[in-house]
Amino acid sequence: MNPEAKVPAFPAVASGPANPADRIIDVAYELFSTRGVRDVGVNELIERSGVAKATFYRHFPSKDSLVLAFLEQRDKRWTMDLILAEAHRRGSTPREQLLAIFDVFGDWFLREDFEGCSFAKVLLEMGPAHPLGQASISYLAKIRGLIQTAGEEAGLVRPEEFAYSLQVLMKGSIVQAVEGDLQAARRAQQMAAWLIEHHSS
Amino acid sequence: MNPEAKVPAFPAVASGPANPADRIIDVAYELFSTRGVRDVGVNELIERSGVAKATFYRHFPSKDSLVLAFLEQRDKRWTMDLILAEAHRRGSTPREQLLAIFDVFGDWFLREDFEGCSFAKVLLEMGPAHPLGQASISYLAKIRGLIQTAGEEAGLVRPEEFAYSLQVLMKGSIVQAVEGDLQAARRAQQMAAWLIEHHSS
DNA sequence: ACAGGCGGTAAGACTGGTCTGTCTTCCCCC
DNA sequence: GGGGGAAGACAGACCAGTCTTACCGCCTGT
Repeated sequence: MNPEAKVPAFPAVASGPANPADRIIDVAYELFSTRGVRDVGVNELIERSGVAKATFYRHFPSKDSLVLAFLEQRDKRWTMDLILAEAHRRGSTPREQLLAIFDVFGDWFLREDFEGCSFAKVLLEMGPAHPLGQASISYLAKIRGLIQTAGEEAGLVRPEEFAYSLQVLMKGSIVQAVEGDLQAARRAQQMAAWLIEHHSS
Repeated sequence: MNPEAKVPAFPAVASGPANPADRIIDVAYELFSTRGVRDVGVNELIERSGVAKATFYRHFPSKDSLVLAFLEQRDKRWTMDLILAEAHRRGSTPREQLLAIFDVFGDWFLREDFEGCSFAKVLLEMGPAHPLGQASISYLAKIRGLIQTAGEEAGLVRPEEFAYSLQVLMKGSIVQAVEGDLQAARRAQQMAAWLIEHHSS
């Protein structure tokens, strides 16, 4: 028999969850969000999550399906838990909360692992026709819906138009930040204030 | 000998310039700008430009060097000849010319071959550390310089800050347009008008 | 209560394809 | 005759995805 019997009974590698699928998702989240989905191969994901290849393909029938799961996680962890919850925490009125988005952005831009908006990156990488581009568009539209709701709560007129315009500022500031402009959030916030002003009354 | 002697004396394929290097650049411009640099392989470029592989590598020691040449072409054909010249043509005052940028964008967004800003795409695809990302940042900075100059000619205060902010609007509207928002240019133009207003006197 | 089977997992070989980049061969034209 | 070019074989790396083997723990049926 094998003289070096496998003792572990539990993960030798990957300190995360015991559940293999969750370990894979955690690793994918880290690698995809910092380096992009095209730059990270299945083999690296497998190695980093300490999982067998067959196990990977048991849980995710293709790499694209893992990317879909990643986008879902990104929506949950980034959109909802990071940006939305934090902006909600920082502002006491709906209007303040809308502007606080750009305060949160400002902090986010300074993070070492800041690498831009995964939805926009996947969309630009795969194109709007690809299923993954379509999924990204959906999540971006979901964000726009949240903004529209916030705009309605703030009593703004034409909230849909407002949401579209605010998203222009959000995306623009993100790309600008990737380029290295650390003041991008502040500039966008100033324009957001004018935008809110013009949608008031 | 070869019974089917090569008659051509001139390109069987690729209707463009006789010069192989120029044919390669033309094909690269078309394919890179519509599908992204990562999606187009050297083999396809060679086939489409009717050029031998050795010839390709004689003129461009690596694919990256061709991408660099493409970015230079993009700056020339897109930034200078399409956007800047056209905006200049459409507006009679510096202020109008700045706003006209978004009219040109609006037309550009409607084009069938519209696929976003190559500089931003390469930057997001390769990251700001990669040489190609660096080159993209340079060209984007060059655009910002042009905007700043236009802002100065329009007599705006704090023209540099103005240029940064206007670029947020430009990038944001482009990403939004890729996502499918055909009104992105109009929304950005409205915000640009407010921005100009606040930088006046 | 226990034996056997079965499902989930690790480890990794393997396949078929694609990619960049090199090299060879032949040809044409100067 | 020599240099640029066409055509394409080739090498080496990587990629997604399949398959094999072996191990372990749990559940089930007797």
